[in-house]
Amino acid sequence: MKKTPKISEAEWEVMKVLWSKSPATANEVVKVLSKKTSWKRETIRTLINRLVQKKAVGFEKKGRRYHYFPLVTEAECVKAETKSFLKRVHGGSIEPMLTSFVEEEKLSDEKIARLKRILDEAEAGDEDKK
Amino acid sequence: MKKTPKISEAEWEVMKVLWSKSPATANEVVKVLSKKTSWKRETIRTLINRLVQKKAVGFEKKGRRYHYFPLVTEAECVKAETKSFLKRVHGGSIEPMLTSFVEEEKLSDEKIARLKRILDEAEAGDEDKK
DNA sequence: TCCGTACTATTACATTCGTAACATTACTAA
DNA sequence: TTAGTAATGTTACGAATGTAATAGTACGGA
Repeated sequence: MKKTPKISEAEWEVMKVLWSKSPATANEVVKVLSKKTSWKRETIRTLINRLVQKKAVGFEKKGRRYHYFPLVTEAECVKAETKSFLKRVHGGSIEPMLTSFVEEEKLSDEKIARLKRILDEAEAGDEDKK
Repeated sequence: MKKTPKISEAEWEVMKVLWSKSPATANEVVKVLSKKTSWKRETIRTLINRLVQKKAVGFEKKGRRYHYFPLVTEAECVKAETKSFLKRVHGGSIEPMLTSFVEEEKLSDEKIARLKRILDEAEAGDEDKK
């Protein structure tokens, strides 16, 4: 897997928009993000440009507009970030994190059920391999 | 709970050393980190100083040396980081992260069992409150 | 008592990030 | 065709970060 470029906190917001809908024009991104943040048009445009430089986002010129789209998948980025995060904060182990998360945010029962199902499947997968 | 100062990636390494053993002199920290990283003495000292400025680390003058110790607990910082991480990467939801983690790293059965136990307890806690 | 050495303190500097202003180009409507 | 507007491009600038060099200071040994 190619390594994903390092995406900063603010840039993630832009990526999230593009992952949820792409291609999108700069304006569309601006519109979405203006709802969540107080960033100026220009700020958002800067972020988009940086992502283009980093090759995290590609574009296509459509007439005079640019249509942007992600060049890296969300899954890739999540994976990379998760890994680096866990390494940094927990020495690579997921348990303390789950613990701390569980402690902090009260999880609803359904959520817990879903998490368990995820784990069940992982277990099943292991069985398979064995 | 007081909010923890923002600790950068490199600074985390220093904090981890202090969490595992404190108080410690600058030199002790340097010694430990020299094994893991290729940072120069001075670099590490800079990091320590920044942590002191940020009030993440305190110190006590012991004669000629300074003895440093954490002013924030590991748990606090982990919590804060986990929160900001999840917000950033997953829009605040833990599920995709757990999924991606489970997919990437093959978890051992015991690990899965332990994670499930964590979830069971969370559930029990909820029951309590209800 | 004076020097070297070990510490501590001050300063540096290129990048990245967050945040944006200003400039320019090209379409649209009058 | 011309001016206004919308879109893109260029430049800015301070704070934080990673990475360190250099300068100052005090202690312990000659």
